[in-house]
Amino acid sequence: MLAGGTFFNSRLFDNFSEAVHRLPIMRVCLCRPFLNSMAQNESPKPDQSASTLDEIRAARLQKVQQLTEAGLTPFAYRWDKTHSAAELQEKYQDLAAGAEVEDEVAIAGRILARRVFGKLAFFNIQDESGPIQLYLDKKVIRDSMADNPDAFNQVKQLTDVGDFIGVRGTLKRTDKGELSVKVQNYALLTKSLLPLPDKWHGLTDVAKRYRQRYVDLIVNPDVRDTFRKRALITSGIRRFFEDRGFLEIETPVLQSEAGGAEARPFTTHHNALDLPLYLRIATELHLKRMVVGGFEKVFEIGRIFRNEGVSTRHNPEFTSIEVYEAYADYHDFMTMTETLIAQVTESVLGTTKITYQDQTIDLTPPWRRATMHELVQEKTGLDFEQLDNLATAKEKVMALGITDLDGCDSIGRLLNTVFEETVEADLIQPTYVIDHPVEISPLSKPHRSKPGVVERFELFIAGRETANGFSELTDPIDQRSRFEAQAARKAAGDLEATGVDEDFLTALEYGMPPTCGLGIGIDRFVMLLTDSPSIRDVIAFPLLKPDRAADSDSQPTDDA
RNA sequence: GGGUCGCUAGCUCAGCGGUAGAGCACUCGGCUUUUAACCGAUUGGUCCUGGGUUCGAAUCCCAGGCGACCCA
Repeated sequence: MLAGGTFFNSRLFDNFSEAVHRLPIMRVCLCRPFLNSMAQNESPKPDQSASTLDEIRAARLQKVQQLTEAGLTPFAYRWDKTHSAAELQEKYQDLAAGAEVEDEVAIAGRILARRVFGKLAFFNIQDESGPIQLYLDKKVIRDSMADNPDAFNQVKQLTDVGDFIGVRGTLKRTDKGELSVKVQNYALLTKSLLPLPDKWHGLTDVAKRYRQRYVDLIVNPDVRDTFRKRALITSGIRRFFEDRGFLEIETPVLQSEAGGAEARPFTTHHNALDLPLYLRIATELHLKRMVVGGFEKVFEIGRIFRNEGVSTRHNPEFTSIEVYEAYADYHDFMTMTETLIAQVTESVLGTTKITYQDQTIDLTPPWRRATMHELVQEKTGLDFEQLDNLATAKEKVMALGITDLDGCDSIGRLLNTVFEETVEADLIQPTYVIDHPVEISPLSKPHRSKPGVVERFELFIAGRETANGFSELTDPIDQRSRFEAQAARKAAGDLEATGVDEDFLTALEYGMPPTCGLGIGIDRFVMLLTDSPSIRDVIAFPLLKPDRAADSDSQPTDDA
């Protein structure tokens, strides 16, 4: 139910092909013939230096071949682990520096750093849980791997930073205090062919970080933490609703009429049916059909698509949750929403007082609830309840210095514009803005006592719309006239307006119980809890323009 | 859509009209307590792309690509 504002008019992507096309910087061909030819024909001699990317790859392919010739498997099949790195760090946190224990453990991970001496080596490896050091002593390995007398030299010479290695051994905290697995035997599990970024500076180029997120994840622990938190947030939200008896419904992404919000949709096409289709811009109308059908508590967490601008707060595909409950109204849902957000925040961060971009925000309920009228009057002194003439109202608004009023063909839209221009950005602490003009709320029920407004709330945190809910319009006749007003705007060229959804009107004519709905932008909520300045920081693979225009062969095609 | 800034070795960056540089990584040699290991020796470049100005362009100018930030 993100039926509220659409903020961007610029449209960088005018067709589906451009929008979905993305390609990785490096496409590494690992097909066997190529691999062999690289190893045999282009590999450097042992004493030859290697420095360009191609040379480094060739050197590593040479090592792949050497491993194979030594009877080892450069791309192994499995490894039995007894612990994660973090489990060992926890279990042996009291082991004193210089002390050893005979407990045998097995771990595996990616090599992040190597410090190699003549007969001793220290590796830092990292698994999903974090880092741990390996202590590789030539004597110990020689004794434990008697069937391969060359094992220590091989781990010195044939492994690189980036490789996956599995080891078995005992625990030792070195004299310098670093918990280490004292390796008895090991196996190289996967040979890495490409060098990792600078071990100290890491990967900072944002375009590369987004395009090659896998590298970003390897070298930037904060990024792993962000996506771990994202998963905790979505599962926490899901648990909240499941615990309250809500059913998760999956509604169609492909639709012949994209409704439920004001947004420009992506278009696509079904070949066999020769059918033009839209990608959904909201899940609202189908979930409400489920309520008509008799489900009283439903929700959907899913991806929606809006063919609009890209910015630090907008990605063309993003994740929303929409929730509908029969017999509830928007007062109930404001209470539920603040409970939900406080509970999820507490469970993920351990507190409801958060810091976002140096702002301290207290998410402890209850939150302020104020009407749009009140907030605008508070900020500007303008009392919209006293304004009933559009021309006069426009004059007063222009006196505030807001001059771009082209789209404001009603007092309601004017109020919304003034709100967006003057109030929105300053709503840092969680605030419910309630009772919106009917003109900007085509799916909300009219206010039970105030004319011209609807029973709706928008939640603002850190100056951004974070959630949107309303008592759902259940009167099919009123709904038809709202749709027709939308259709008129669409016919007049408004690309964000939708047409009349006849089937949805039919559903309403069968009767929908009084219902409240809620929509939350998951990405923006994750931004808030992970202190991320850009939506791209919380989307694992954000949409980017391809960085090589010439790759026409990888453009999506529509062949039947 | 407009403005500002950026793009140089695998990574992080310097150079800003006169032979393309550093650190890390890589390769080779040495080293049994390192953790940005250290010591020594090498190697590595379509300076984002295409034009232009110039005796000479990574550097100045124009156009384009990709990105960041701000504005609409």
